[in-house]
Amino acid sequence: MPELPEVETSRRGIAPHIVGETLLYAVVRHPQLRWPVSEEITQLSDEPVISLERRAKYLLLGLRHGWIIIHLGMSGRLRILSEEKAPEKHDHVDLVFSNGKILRYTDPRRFGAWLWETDLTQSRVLRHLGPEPLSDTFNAAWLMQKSATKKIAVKPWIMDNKLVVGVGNIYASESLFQAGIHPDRTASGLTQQESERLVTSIKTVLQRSIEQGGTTLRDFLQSDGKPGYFAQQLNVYGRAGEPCLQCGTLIISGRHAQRSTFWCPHCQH
DNA sequence: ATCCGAACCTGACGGC
DNA sequence: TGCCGTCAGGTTCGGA
Repeated sequence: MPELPEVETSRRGIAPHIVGETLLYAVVRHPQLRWPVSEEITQLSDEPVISLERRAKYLLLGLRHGWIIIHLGMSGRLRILSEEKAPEKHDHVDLVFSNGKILRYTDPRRFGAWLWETDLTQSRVLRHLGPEPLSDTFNAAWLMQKSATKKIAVKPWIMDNKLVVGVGNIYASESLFQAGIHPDRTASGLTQQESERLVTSIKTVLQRSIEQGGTTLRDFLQSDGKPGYFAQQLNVYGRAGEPCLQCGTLIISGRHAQRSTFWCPHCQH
């Protein structure tokens, strides 16, 4: 479900309800997610919530002595309940707060994760991540340097977390369209100018999607239950057989690394 | 080192 | 109605 804009949208929606409140306790109904839910989380009680941050597609809930690291996987979702409500089949984790609010985690496919970490720099899942896409350290020079030896197609390459984090399957296709770059292009073959266009496109596509509350394709909802509105601005993703909004040529779909890719054969070279 | 495919899991949908 | 194959917004792991 979630790429970076959807995770950031969730963070912004949830933070005002829980930061500064006290976490009373956690309820873990189904600990078998991607990895077992960390035992420490089950044992937390009366913990002030200091912060709710984001790194890549991970949410980081800051407590006094450590962090709850949350990943939504493919189908995870977080929402705030104002009062107790009977859990349904895929409601695996609740955090209950002093103001009566409940943060409820729902994840049918259970590819998500709830991990405890006292030192984020030691985290197995965070340690090897590349730069944030919206930071200055992700720039054309970095892209060219990292791509120099890479024969991989550019589409799966920009989804590699060691190059840049947060670019998932939707925004990879959208960014390449905006940059006018064909998804099959070899990473090492990008010119300086193309690298600059690609970096700029990734940043603007993600930034615009955050401003729209993310992309709702089937089930993504913001923490208040509203959908994200960026789907209306998708140029290629999910539009195979439909006309390109720029030139009218029919949009093509294919696959890279077992993920579907969409592009315009006329606008992208 | 690099790259690709399989794996984790459930649900929705289309075809027969 | 039911069964089967395919697809789905992510990430890690193992083998070539």
